[in-house]
Amino acid sequence: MNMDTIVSLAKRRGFIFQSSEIYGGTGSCWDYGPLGVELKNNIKRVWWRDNVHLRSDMVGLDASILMHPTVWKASGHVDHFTDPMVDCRACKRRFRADQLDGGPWVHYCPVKANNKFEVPGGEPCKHCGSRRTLCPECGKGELTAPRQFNLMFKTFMGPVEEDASVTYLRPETAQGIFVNFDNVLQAMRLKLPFGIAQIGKSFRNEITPGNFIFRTREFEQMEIEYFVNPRDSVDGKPADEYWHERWIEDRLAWYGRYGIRSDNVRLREHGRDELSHYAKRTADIEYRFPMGWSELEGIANRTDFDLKQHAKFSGKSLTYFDEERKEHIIPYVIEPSAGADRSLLAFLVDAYREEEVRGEKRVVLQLHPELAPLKIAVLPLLKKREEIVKTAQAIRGDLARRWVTVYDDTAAIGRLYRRQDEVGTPYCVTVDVQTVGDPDKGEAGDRQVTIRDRDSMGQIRVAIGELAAVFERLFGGESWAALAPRYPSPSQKT
RNA sequence: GCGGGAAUAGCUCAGCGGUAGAGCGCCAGCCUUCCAAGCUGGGGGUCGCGGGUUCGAAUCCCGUUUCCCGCUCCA
Repeated sequence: MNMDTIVSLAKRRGFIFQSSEIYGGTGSCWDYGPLGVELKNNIKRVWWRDNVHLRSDMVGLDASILMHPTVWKASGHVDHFTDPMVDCRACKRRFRADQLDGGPWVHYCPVKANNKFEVPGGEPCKHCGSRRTLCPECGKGELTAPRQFNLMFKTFMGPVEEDASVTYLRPETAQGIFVNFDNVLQAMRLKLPFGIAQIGKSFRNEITPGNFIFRTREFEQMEIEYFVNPRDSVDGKPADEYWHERWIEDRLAWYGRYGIRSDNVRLREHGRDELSHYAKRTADIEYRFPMGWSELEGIANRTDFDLKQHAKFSGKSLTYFDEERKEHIIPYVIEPSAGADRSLLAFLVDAYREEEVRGEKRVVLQLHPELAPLKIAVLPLLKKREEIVKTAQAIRGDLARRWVTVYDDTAAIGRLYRRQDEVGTPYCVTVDVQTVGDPDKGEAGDRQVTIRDRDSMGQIRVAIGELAAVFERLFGGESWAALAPRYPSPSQKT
């Protein structure tokens, strides 16, 4: 299983195209094709449903991408969201300038001949007293001057490029939530703990984008800011720590619910040294991508950092009145921040299977039915029989009001099934001669059709009038294995 | 940004100085009563782009862009 297989399938079947491909492509940008946009919308929809609609303590928000520039001063992005890089001229290794002095370094001591050794981080050499000036890895090369660049896209508000109108494309959706904290609190009369969810585009000038849609400069986030009263305690724990645990469990379970195999996800706790400036604790949900374990979602305890910062910079009070204690407090916030594009990639990779069926390779995307871009394909067994085609198209029109349903008659039935398998369509409906009857033989149709299951390739016979009810059950969560035995299987000729 | 690899049809790739190819896919027709069947026909590429060498360049040289793998990253 490698990424190229997925990239190729994604392009060939209309999931993901490279941006501006006819101009040679543009670095790190990707476009979602007809099936890709369905899949992505489905992911966002179930995320929203599960995290907003099904909970009584969550509300939604859609903030603008362009915000007041001071937002990014307050959030720390202008000052901290930079990676000053230096390169070793000898060994070509690259380092972050701000992390150079902390680590141990290789030293060729001029006092002790032939003595190459490692000096602990931040300390001078015991023998000659010199400090590190060369590359810490090879000890030989000079380092280039640090190149300071901010990871935010700078842009200009208004038609004239004046300094006063400089702002940024947001590097995270979170700040849109923090600056609206008080608006939402007032408008919705909320009580802690409660959360605000948002899905939207963010932009980062990544130094090295890559790995298909994994790291791109324009990407979509699905973020939650869950506000808690740090003075409360739940189950003997401070509320922020309790809710942090809860969100970690919930979010991990969410990926499993939509089909990600448990072997392919894991939790990774951040070490103290890698915590962001605002975080008290962070845990990542990682997925085993073709290129290795990588982050799918980060769940951070951001404490009261953001609300405090925005209160300070805006001069507005961003507090919550604790009725019991009769005091104003600044809530702590738990942030489950997921990548929509990364989730999509994980769902795609995880669903991809190659099977052998009758000596032939079958490629099948075993996407969860709720995520599958197409839900049902209606196929005529014979496209020469007008009655079959008419019936199939009528069924498609009927089912399409409720599920994304397509009709295809451009190949033999076997090929049509495989096409649908390759894009993960959970069910196919096939109309045959029995359905409509054979006037030449004076036979009347039985008005039944075949439903074929993607994963098992099993088939059942169902009356046309009963189709919607059967699909209601299948898409409502009833398994094929439970439902199929209650229906006859079609009489097949081989 | 540095090092390494690559760029030819929708996809996978062959061709490596002498008129652009294959398999698969796609489209049309015939055939076909349930799992990538068969037959016939068809569309589709100024060989990433720009220069150079040459009688002649997909092929050799230089530059450039994009992609992939590392360094880095954290949705």
